[in-house]
Amino acid sequence: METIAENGFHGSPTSMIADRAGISVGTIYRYFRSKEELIHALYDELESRQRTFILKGYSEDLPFRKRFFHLCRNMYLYLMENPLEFSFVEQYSMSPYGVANLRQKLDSYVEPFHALFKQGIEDQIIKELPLMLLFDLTFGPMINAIMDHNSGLLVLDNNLIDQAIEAKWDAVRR
Amino acid sequence: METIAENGFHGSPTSMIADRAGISVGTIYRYFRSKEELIHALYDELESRQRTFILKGYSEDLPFRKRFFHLCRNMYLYLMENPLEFSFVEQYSMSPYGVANLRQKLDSYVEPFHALFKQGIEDQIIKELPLMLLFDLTFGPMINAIMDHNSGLLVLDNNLIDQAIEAKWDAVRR
DNA sequence: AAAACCTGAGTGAACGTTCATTCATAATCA
DNA sequence: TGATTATGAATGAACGTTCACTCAGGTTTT
Repeated sequence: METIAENGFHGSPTSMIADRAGISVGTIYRYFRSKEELIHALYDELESRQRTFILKGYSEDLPFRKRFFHLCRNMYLYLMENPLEFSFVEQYSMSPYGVANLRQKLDSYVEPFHALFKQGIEDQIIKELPLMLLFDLTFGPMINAIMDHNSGLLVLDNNLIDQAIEAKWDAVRR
Repeated sequence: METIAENGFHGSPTSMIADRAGISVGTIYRYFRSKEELIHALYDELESRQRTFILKGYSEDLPFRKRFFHLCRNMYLYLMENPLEFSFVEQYSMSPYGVANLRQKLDSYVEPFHALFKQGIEDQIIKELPLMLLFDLTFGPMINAIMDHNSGLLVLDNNLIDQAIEAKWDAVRR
């Protein structure tokens, strides 16, 4: 993950990955059929970790707005504390590797948001828009903001994160 | 552009690029010092085209909200009508190529938005947030929505585009 | 208990392929 | 005819993958 996050898929020869992991190239091929399979496996692993973290302390019983804030905040925290994971996952989902896996996205870490928005529309709290668009309104700014943060174009502190979530809330709420 | 948009940087050997362009490999090196230089030059060219298109029919004299909608709508139209350009530019800005060029972004096609937001904050129409965050709130959803559209996960018609812009407007306005 | 044997993870040099780049040659232009 | 431009086979570096080999640990045999 570190190698790929820093150098990209094609700046990360298996030899470099093996070096960084303190093993030899051959060993990779004892555990993975190919470099591609290694990358997919890594992604699945990271996505699962991410999902677990985001749901920490989350309950469907909380008031609606609180739930939205909770999920968003956890997501910000996780992605900001794990910039290498963020970088890897971003690269993955933009690459040919990830595009094939695209639909998985829906059934994975976005899923809690899925349920939330669906109920929100029924309760007339959330704008009546396609779920996909609601995701885009939520995750789009988040991803961009964290990228800006990681490249030093923006300093995200807790206060600013809350303001960002507030703005996203204004975007999706009725 | 077509080759790279469809196959990615590393799925696009110079031989393939030359074939598609109807020239021979060697000719590339008469006009560009390296493949990398070719890619940078292509990006600069596309960004310039994009900027020109977005400013079509735009005037600083229009009412504030109209200006925001105008820029956003033009951007949606342009990116949706030129999916290959979109794909190329997205790949570029996520890659090591683009990350070096990052700061250029600020001085280029985002610039009209820059002026708009700055004035909007002064006039107390727009939330008092860092400009970068306002960009993220605007472009983040746009980019994601168009990606979803291009991969068939969302159908963006004129009506939905307007609703999306409306939502973004809710996010940035006071 | 000692000796012989087996197992399979780990290794890294070697292989075949792919790619960006070069350059001697050919074609075209002015 | 001389200058400019185009060509694509040749080159060498880099890469993913393979595989013959090693050896620590466990199992069986004596």
